[in-house]
Amino acid sequence: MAKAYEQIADKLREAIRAGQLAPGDRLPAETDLVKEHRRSLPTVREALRLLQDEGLIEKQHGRGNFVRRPRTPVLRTNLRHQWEKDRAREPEQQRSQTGATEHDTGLQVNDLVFHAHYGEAKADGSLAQDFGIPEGAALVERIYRTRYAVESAPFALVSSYLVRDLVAENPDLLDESKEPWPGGTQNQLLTVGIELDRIEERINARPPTPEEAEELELPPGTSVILLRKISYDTHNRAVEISDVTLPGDRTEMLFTTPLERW
Amino acid sequence: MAKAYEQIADKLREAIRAGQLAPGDRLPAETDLVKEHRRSLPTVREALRLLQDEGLIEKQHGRGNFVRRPRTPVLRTNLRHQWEKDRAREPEQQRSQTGATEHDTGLQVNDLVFHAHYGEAKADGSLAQDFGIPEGAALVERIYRTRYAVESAPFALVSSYLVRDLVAENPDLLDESKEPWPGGTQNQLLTVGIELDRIEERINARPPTPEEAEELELPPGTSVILLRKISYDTHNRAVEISDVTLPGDRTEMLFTTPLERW
DNA sequence: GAGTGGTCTAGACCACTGT
DNA sequence: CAGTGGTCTAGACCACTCC
Repeated sequence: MAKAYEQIADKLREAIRAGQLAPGDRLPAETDLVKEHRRSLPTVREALRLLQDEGLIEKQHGRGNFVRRPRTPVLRTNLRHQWEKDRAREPEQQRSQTGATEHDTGLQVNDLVFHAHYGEAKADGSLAQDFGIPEGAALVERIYRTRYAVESAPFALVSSYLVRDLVAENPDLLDESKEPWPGGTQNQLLTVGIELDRIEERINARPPTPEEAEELELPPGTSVILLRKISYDTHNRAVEISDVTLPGDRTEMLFTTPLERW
Repeated sequence: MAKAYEQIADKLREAIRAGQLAPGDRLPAETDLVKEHRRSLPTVREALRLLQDEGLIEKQHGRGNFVRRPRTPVLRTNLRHQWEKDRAREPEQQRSQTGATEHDTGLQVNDLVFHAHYGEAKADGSLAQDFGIPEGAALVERIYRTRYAVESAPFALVSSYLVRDLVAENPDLLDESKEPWPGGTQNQLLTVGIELDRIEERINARPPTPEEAEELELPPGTSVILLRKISYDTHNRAVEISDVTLPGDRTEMLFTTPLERW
C-alpha cells in the first residue's frame, strides 16, 4: 500500500515524463489536486515537494506550479588551460580581446560583467596540504564573480589563492584595481617568472548551502559542482589554487585525455 | 521577520557548524524541539527537512535525527585511462590480477562484487550524435554494477555501448558470460583491432531520480554525478560510450591536464 | 478581488527501534 | 513497552500575481 503523497507524485511524474505535461506547463492548482485525489492540502504539497526535489517542477508563489525547463548549459573544457597558456605570452593588445569565460560560453567581452575582490588569507589545512606549505602561511585571496550582463546571477563563485611570497615581487598582482587582468592567471604568473606544467582539477557535487543557493539563484532541486583547480609549475610546485562553485543545472564539463600510441 | 521553521533550522545549523553537534550526534527529539521553540510539530519537521536537503542531517525512523557523517570518497582519476591502455596488451595472467575499479579504490579483486548484463539497443538521438551514426543503428548495450562485498549499494551505475557492426567479428564481445573481462574495454577493443587515441568525459550533476536514489541507496540531500565517457580510436571514430551515474556524496574525480612547455 | 501558493496549528494514528 | 519519527487531517490566515 503506497503512501498517499507518493501516489499523487507518481501520477504527476508519469504525466511529465510522458510529455502530457510539457516543460513550462502549469500543473493543476493545489486545491484542485486536493479535490481530485480526495486528500488534504499538506499531503498534496508533500507530493509536489518530492517533484521539486527531483528538479522536475518549479513553484511560483501566486502563479502556480510549473514543469521546469532545462537551462542551457555552459560548457567548460580542459582545453581552456592550453589555450590560456598559449595566450599568456601574446602581446597585451591581443590578450585583452577575450578571456577564458568567453572562450567557454561563446559570448563577447561586452556581454559579461566581471567583479573581483582581493584580500589576504592564511592557508587552512586543505590549502596548506595542496600547496605543500605550512598551515597559516600567508596567501593572496582573490574572489571573482562573472555573469551575463542581462542576468543577475553569476555563473560561478571563484576563490583563487596564490602564495604571497611567490608573487610579492610584482605588486600589481596584489592590486585588485588591475582586474580584469588581460591574459588571466597564467599571464600574471609569467610576470614573476612562473611557467605552468600541468593543471589538476578535483570535482565533487552536493546540494547547495543556503548561501550558495542565494548567490547563484539556484532553485531547490539543483546541485552545485565543486571544482578545485591546482596549477603546478615546471618545478612541480603548486603555485595557484582555485575553488570554484558551479551551478549544476547549467554547467557541463568536458575533459579530454589523450593516450599514448602503441 | 524570519519564518518560524527557518529560525529553528538556523539555530540547529549553527550548532552543527560550530561543532556543538558533532557528526554522528543525535539531535533533540522532534517533540522536544516543539516544546523548546513553542511551535507545532509540522513546523519543526519543516525545519529538519531543510537541513536534510542540505545534506547536514539524516533521519532514522524510530531512532532519531543525526548529524551526517561524510562518506569516504572514491577517487576516480583520468590517469586510469592510460593505465588501462598500457594494461590492455599485457598477458592475460597479468591482466586478470586487477581492474580499473581496484585501481581507483585501492581494494583487492576479492573485495569487489561484479555484475554484468548484456543486451541490444538502438542508438537514441544523443548516442547517435556522439557515435556519429544514424539514429536507430544497432548497439551492444552492457550494464554493469560494481560494489564492495560488504555493502549492498553499488558505487556506480554503468551503461556501456558499442556499435554492433564494429565488434561483431569477435563473438565473445557479445557474450556476458565472459565478464568480468580481464583487461577491460580497451582489451576487448584490441581483439577487433581497435586502438584508442583519446577519451572524452562530459560531466553533469543533478539530484537523483527516485530510481537512482533507490539503487545507489542515496539519502535525500545528495546529488548524482553523470559522466558520459566517449572513447575515440586512432581513426577519430567514437568506438565506445559509457554513461555512468555516480553518487555525489562519495565520488571525487581528478583530472590532470598536461601543458606544452614553452 | 479572485486565484494561487506559503505558513502554521492541534491533534490523531501508524511504524520502527530498542530495552 | 516507551520513545522516536512518519503520515495525515481540516481548517485558518498570510502573501503574491494578475486582471
